[in-house]
Amino acid sequence: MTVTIYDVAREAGVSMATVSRVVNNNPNVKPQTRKKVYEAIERLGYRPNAVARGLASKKTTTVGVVIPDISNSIFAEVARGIEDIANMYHYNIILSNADKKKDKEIRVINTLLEKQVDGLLFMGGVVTEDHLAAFQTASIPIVLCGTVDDERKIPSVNIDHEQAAFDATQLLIDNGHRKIAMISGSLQDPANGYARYQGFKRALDNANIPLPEEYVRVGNYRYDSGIEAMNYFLELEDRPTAVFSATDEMAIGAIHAIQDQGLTVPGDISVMSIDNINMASMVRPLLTTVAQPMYDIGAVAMRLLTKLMNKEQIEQPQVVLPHSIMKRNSVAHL
Amino acid sequence: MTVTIYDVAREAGVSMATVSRVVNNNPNVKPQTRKKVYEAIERLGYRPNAVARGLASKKTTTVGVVIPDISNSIFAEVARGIEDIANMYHYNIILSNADKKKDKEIRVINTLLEKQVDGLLFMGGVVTEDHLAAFQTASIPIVLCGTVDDERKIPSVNIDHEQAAFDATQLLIDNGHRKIAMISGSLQDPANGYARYQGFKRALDNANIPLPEEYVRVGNYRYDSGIEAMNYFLELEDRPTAVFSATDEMAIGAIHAIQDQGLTVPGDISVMSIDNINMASMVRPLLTTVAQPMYDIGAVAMRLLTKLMNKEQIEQPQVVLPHSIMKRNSVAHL
DNA sequence: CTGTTAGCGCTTTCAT
DNA sequence: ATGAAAGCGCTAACAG
Repeated sequence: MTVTIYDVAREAGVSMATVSRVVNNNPNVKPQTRKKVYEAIERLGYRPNAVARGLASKKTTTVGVVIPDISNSIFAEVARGIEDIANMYHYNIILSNADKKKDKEIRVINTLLEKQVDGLLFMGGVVTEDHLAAFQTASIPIVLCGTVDDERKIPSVNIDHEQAAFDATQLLIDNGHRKIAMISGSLQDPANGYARYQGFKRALDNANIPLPEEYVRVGNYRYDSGIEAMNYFLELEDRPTAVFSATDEMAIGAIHAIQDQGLTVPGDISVMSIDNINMASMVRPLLTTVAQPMYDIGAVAMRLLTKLMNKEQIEQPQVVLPHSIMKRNSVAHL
Repeated sequence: MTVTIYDVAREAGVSMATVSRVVNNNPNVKPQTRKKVYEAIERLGYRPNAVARGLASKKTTTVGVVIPDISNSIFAEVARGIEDIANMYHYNIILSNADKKKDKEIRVINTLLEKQVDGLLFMGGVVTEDHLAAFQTASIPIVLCGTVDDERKIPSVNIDHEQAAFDATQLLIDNGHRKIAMISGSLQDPANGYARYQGFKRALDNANIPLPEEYVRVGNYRYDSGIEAMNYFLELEDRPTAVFSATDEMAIGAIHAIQDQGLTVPGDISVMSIDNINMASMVRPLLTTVAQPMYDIGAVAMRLLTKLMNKEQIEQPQVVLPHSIMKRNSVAHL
């Protein structure tokens, strides 16, 4: 039924070893022989069996990528960066979605390991003890992208979330705002949550701006929670003049909440955030935000992983990529 | 280094076969023996090698999913449906992004086949002769989701795009509109392009509404092309009172183009489309659209594939799922 | 209920 | 430059 390397060998009048060599581009084959083999392959419609190959060579040229939420465009963009570099180095990737569930993340990691991937990329999400335990059992290199482990022991690629939040807040301050509220992510989340809140706080402290407790609301990163948080701020007696959101999606929710009250952005309230997702330039007003280089995060992480898989020496396993401010139309000078 | 089934067998004092049986939940093992084996597995930290298993059993319990564009939320949602059902039937999935490039689609299909996936799901995109040729070489079942081949030979899951477009247009007509323009997709694309245009045309013909040539613009499904097309309509002497867009994303572009001219939706111009992506409820006004059951398309396609892989008899290999109209705020009565 | 024994399709020494 | 042969780690008859 299926044609094997053995069939090709017979057809071409050579040994399996020779066929294997030509398939793997081993230079030690006479051009003439190579030609014969190619013809036999063509004639028979031979397709190498990657499973058998993986078993024999103990390499699958495949890296596993765990993506916490495939429907989140941030991760999708990071995945594109990963892919492009993976292709460049002739690795295939297995994208595994974990649906924002921790236990599924662990399951997915184990499945990937069973499949004998040569390396693992873990995207976003919190890295818990259980994650660490799962990583521990792996004998392949692992790189985190968009997140870090508490001990900073695992190679990772990130932006400086704290500084990004600081810069965003500073821009608001520079525009004369002193009543600045924040829609934060979970303070349990080290990267997108805690760090961004810290940066916000530092900028305020730095400028001697007080932060009333009611000026901070914790959301879940999504649109609806942005609306909810903003509605809360809107009802405050001393309403903020600017809002900093930990993510673009919540910021867009906030903008709509403001507009739904008949107010305008940035006329009545300025809004700014971090991420620069595609949607940030598909709203009115265009969202001012700190751009996170998502594609690059993926690309650099994958590149780092190839080096690790190749057992190359790494100078700096914790890479931090620069962020940049996208000044658009959602922030006004006071 | 790595612990194999053989190590476990020795540790537990049984044969490889017995270990294999317990790992595969074969009932023919004495509970006591089973326990011994589990303990040995635990002690040694044994993890089955899926590659070896795949080679020996000629099954990988893995299905390949080719996704044309991972950054498109429609496909992401379909993928979620696929995933959930795959998990339910204990299949793993390999998600492979093809970046909207036909040659990459073909490459990805071949890679998946080399990896010996047990089934293949092909999402979106046009199915060309080259695709068919690649499918031909496969000896595993294949299901299309969100697209069809010209001959309707390959099992597939879809909505009735023509009817969906008809229904959308009809809603505009029912609201008193007679000057209706369309932002179409490529007429080369059988599903999202041609079929939707046909449905639009049929509704108009049906109501004896003329369609001036300048009332149809072809876009590329994305936001910017919606803006572009709308700007064209806006400059027409006889401006349409309603616009039907082949996709939500273009519709949102159209809405913003209208608003950017100081006009309102639906006050000045009504907008309606097909898809019901998340963003459709993250704009102002909320977008009226025909909902495509994306999750279900993925789920049903995967379920169909499991049956095919299981060699079950299929009554109807061409599945058409129902669509429904989401009346929101972007269409006004004239 | 358990063990023995062939492979699965390929890579990889080791010879030649 | 090429071939022979020994596995890679596991499953699947087949025996018993």
